[in-house]
Amino acid sequence: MQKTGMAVTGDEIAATGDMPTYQIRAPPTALPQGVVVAASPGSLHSPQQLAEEATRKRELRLMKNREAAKECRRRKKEYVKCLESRVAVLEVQNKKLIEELETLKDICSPKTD
DNA sequence: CAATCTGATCGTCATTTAAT
DNA sequence: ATTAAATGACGATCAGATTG
Repeated sequence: MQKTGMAVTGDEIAATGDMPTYQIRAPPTALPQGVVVAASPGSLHSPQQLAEEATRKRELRLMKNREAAKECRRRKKEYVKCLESRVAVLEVQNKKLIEELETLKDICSPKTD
């Protein structure tokens, strides 16, 4: 079964304490609507450009992490399958050993007459 | 048949681990 | 020390099963 769920959790609620810039929770989109600030002469980056760059970076990070999570889950599933098949093998092996033990016991047990 | 339960899957955040 | 990738945990969403 394939799911198409989109989990849209609160995306900017957690208190933004001190954290590295590459992890800023929500892009600084706090510019007064409609107000256009001219780029300072000589500067390559107006505040808008910086904001856009921030959102761009954030979206890229989310996308990468999304893919990383998928891959991580895939690997984990495979790992669990591996363990399960190992369990199956060991169970068979254990059963055989128990049987062998029983026959050896029979052979070695003193005769009861 | 609608309401509820259940298990699977997903995206995101926070944290840990690995790479530089 | 900084940055990127991997992973655990959480809540949201869906599909199918169960129940009254």
